[in-house]
Amino acid sequence: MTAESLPVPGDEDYLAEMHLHIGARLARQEHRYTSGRRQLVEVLAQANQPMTLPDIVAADPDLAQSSAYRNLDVLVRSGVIRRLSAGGDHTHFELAEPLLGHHHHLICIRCGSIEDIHLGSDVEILVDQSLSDIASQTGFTPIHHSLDLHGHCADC
Amino acid sequence: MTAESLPVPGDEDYLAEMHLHIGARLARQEHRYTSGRRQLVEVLAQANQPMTLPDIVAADPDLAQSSAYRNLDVLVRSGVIRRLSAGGDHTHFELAEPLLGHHHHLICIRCGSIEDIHLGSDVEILVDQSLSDIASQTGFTPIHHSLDLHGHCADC
DNA sequence: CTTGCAAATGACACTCATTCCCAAATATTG
DNA sequence: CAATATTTGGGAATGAGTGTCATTTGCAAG
Repeated sequence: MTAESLPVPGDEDYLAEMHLHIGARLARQEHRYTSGRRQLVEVLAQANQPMTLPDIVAADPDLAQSSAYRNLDVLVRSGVIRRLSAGGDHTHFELAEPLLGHHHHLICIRCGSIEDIHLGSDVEILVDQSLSDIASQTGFTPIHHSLDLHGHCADC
Repeated sequence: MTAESLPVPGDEDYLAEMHLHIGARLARQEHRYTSGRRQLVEVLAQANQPMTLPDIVAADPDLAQSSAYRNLDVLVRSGVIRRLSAGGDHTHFELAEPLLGHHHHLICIRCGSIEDIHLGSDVEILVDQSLSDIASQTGFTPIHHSLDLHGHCADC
C-alpha cells in the first residue's frame, strides 16, 4: 500500500526496523526517540490491539503516568500512534496505519473492548471513492476514514 | 427503511409527530416525556447536526446542566438520541437514526466540528454485508456501524 | 380536585481522566 | 567539560461528566 518498504510483522527484526523508522520520523521533528517512547511503542506493538493508558502502564509498570500521556501525545502528533475515542472512560491508542496497516474495529458497547478487523479491498475502494466524492463537494480535506462496528463482543 | 411510517422533515407537523413517537417510546420504559426532555429533542432536531452540551445549553438557556446531562442519558438509553465520541473535549449528541435516517460524519480534526453526510445505498449494502460476515466469524453481535471521514473542514 | 407516590428537577459537591507545572535528570552541541 | 535544549516524573490543577438530595412535578386512584 505504501511506497516505502516497511517490514511486515512476520519479519525477523520487525521491531528493530520499526524503531529505525520511528526514530527517523521523530528526529525530523526535533524530537528524541527516548527509551520511554520506545517502551511505549513496544507495548503497543506487542499487544496488537488498541490499549488504554491503564493497559499500557500495567503492561510496563516502569512507565510514569504523566510521561506516558505526554509521550503518547508526542507520538500521536508525529503520526506514529493513533488516538481512538471509543466512548468508554479511557481513550485508546494504537500504532498508526503506516505501521499496522489499514484496518477497522469491532467495538463492544458493553465492556468497551476494541478489536481490529480487516475488510476486503473491494469494500475499501468503494468506500474511499464515495467518501472523497462527498468531501470534495463540501470543501472538506480528507485525511483518513474510520469504519467501526459497534455491538456486543463474544464475551459479553 | 423502517416499517413504521415516520413523517419526513418536510412534513408540516414533523415535530409534533416526532414528539408522539418519542413520548410513546419513553412511556414503554416507564419514563415521562417531560418538558425538559422535549426541549432537548427540539434543540437537536432544529440544529440537525451533532451538538455538545455547551451547544445545547447555549441554544436553550432554560436547560439546567445536570438535568440536561441526565436527560441526554435517559434519551440515549431509550434509543432516541445517539452519543458520538469525536475526540474533542465534549461528547456530541444527535437524534438517533430512526429519527434522522442512517448517515455518517465528516469530523474536523482541527476544530472538532461534525457534519452529517449520506452515502449511496450500494456502498451501504456492501459495507453492511462485509461487516456482518466478519462479525459472525468472531461471535460479535453487530448493532450498528459508524463510518466517519476525518480531515479538515472548509473553515479550517 | 385532593391525596399519595414515583419520577424528575436543579443546585452543588464530587470523581477521575487528562493536562499542567517545575525542579531534577539526561542528552546534544561546541 | 561547559552551555543549551529536551525529557522526566511526582504531584497539583483542570474540567467534563456524574452523584446527591431536598424540593417539585406528573400521574393515578379515590
